[in-house]
Amino acid sequence: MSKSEAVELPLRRDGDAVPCCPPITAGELSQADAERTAAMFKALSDPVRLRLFSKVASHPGGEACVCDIADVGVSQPTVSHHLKKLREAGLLTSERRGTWVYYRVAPSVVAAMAAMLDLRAPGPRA
Amino acid sequence: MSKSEAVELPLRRDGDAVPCCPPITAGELSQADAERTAAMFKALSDPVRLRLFSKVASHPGGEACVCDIADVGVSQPTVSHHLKKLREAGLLTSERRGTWVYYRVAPSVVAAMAAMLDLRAPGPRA
DNA sequence: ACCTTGATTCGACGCCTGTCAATACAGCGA
DNA sequence: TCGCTGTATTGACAGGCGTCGAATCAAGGT
Repeated sequence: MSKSEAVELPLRRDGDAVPCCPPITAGELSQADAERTAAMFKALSDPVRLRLFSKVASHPGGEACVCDIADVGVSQPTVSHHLKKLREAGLLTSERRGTWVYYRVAPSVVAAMAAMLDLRAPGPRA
Repeated sequence: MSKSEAVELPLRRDGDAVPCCPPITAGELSQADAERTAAMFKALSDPVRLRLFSKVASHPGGEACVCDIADVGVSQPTVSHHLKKLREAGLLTSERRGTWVYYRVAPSVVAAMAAMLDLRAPGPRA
């Protein structure tokens, strides 16, 4: 490979003066911010990807084998393609364990979206 | 016109057993739910649209004239095209007042996304 | 009436994306 | 070693999307 394999996550850790996802409703976004944020939305803008992401996110243990989530109405290669996109967008991570490959939601992803939507509820915001 | 002009908003009012956007991280999405939710993300998956939306959302008074937000680096027809998409996605509403057209964020949009991301209960997962 | 300015629509172009069948790759078991 | 199952990649196709220039519509001012 040499292609982009997992971009910088659109959010920092937490409690940081993040350069990425300033609240969408609380100020104008810069060009760069808009591109990063849009990329995140884009990854979730396909029904198949959304279902895959949802299945992983809601799977007990926080991770799911491809074989567990592949039933979304499209061919196996297409599933693999979408999972790759989600990986490249920084939303999912994958790990091969023996025969199967397991996916899990990348840390801080949901928190990133929360921050971007200006919902300060989640964090221990002091 | 006769085309689709503003779809059903992806969320209900609030505190409703909504048919649309069940928390993305708390269960698998149905085909229909995934399509609706994906459509909302899709509308925001373009940097230009994101900036336009952001500009409207952050504008004092909650509304903005096209002339105020049109400076996003693309031609004016393209701006209009993107605003139309945001309108059709149910994210923005428009109103002509004299010479200018004013846009504002459709009610409950951000709240819809919040609900969908299952924020509100970050720590206490139980 | 006319012209000027703001905004939308039209038509066309190139790029990007979702999809599949076919193929390749990775582990495991016999 | 061979074959089998699970996953990823390749190559190709149709359709969708973002963009623009030009034309059109809408209000106001002169």
